[in-house]
Amino acid sequence: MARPRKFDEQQVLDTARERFWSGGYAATRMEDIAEATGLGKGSLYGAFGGKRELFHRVFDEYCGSVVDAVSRQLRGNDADAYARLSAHVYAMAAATAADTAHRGCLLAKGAAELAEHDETVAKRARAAIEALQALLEGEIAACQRNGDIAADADPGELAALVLAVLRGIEALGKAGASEETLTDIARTALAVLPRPAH
Amino acid sequence: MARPRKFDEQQVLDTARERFWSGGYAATRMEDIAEATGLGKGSLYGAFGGKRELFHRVFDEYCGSVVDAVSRQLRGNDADAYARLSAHVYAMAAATAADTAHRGCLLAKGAAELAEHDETVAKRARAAIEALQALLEGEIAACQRNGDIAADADPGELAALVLAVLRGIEALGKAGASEETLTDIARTALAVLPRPAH
DNA sequence: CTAATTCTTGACTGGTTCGTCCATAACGCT
DNA sequence: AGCGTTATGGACGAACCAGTCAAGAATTAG
Repeated sequence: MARPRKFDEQQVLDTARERFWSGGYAATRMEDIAEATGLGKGSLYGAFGGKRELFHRVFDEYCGSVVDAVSRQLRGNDADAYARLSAHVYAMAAATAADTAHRGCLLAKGAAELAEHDETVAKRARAAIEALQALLEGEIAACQRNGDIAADADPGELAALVLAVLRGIEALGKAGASEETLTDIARTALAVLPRPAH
Repeated sequence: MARPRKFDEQQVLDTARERFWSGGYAATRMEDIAEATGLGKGSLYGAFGGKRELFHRVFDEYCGSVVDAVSRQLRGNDADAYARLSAHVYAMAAATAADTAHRGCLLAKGAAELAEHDETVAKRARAAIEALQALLEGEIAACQRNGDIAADADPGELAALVLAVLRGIEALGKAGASEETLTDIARTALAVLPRPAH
């Protein structure tokens, strides 16, 4: 009954994500996003409300997609749990090293820039971190069931440690650490996880 | 022979650091800093050149002070090396948890916002990280000499792991992790470091 | 005291940016 | 086809902000 949109909302969100990710929130102009998407500013504001709301949408979606991706990587039977965990840690090192532009992770970047003054961003970041922790905890418990990690260790504590290492890899990557260093960290972290006594 | 400055340069740098730290680079206005210091904008520009240069001075100084502080914390004889290392890791967890405003570390925040597009910031962050890594490596080597850490482990690799955990604690703190979680991470990280075989 | 030099103050400029507004376009229902 | 409704696009307004400038103030050498 009314004029339909000419643009795909998801595509606009993707483009906006790229801009916010590269430039940060404050340094990205709405007009950049308008030009990059070919939209007029009126459409942009009409569809998303404003810069802050648009960022919230982007950030929300990004956090969700990160958790989803990890969730998919860590899904499977107990027998392969350790292999999946190992692959996940190495993948983080590789992905961080491959990010030669050092833009890092939008979750970390957005939280660093805005969490202090934006409760919405802070909440969303916290939720994502908690979800990641829970996923890792489940994975470590699976490793324990399969005898790949010492059964007497607290899976929650080990998960928190692994999560810290993963976030640390990301942070060091942004500061310019070499691929070798990052891979070393991944290997060492896996190596120090307590194995069951024979 | 000329009119002397009425302000203390160091005090202005301290105030500027607070502002940049709270608000980030882009969101901090030069006029904020001028008002907070009581200076006129002309004096500010006359003394420091411009916003970017002022931030570089602040960032440089901050990185130096972080490395200095860690260096002081880790200085001492081999017998106390493990105790110092342990105290350092716990101190990071406690300090991060105490930072209820979640402003985190200016090194991480500045690098996240600017390293991608500002080579000076990127270089300085990299140098600071490398210095921290070297300090930790020396400390771990001392622990090994004293028999507190397995002698066959690579001190560089363990140092990189510890550094990743420390940066990870900082990142998780910014995302809202509880003090308990952060302390758990510190304890677990220390617990998994390889001890010498008896 | 005068001159030379550097510092201070705050008004001003030029450019930038968020967000709004409006005339117009596109669509479906009747 | 006509109408109501929603999307479009770009011009516009108002605020903001980095950096400049000029007039005056403080200090010391001579």
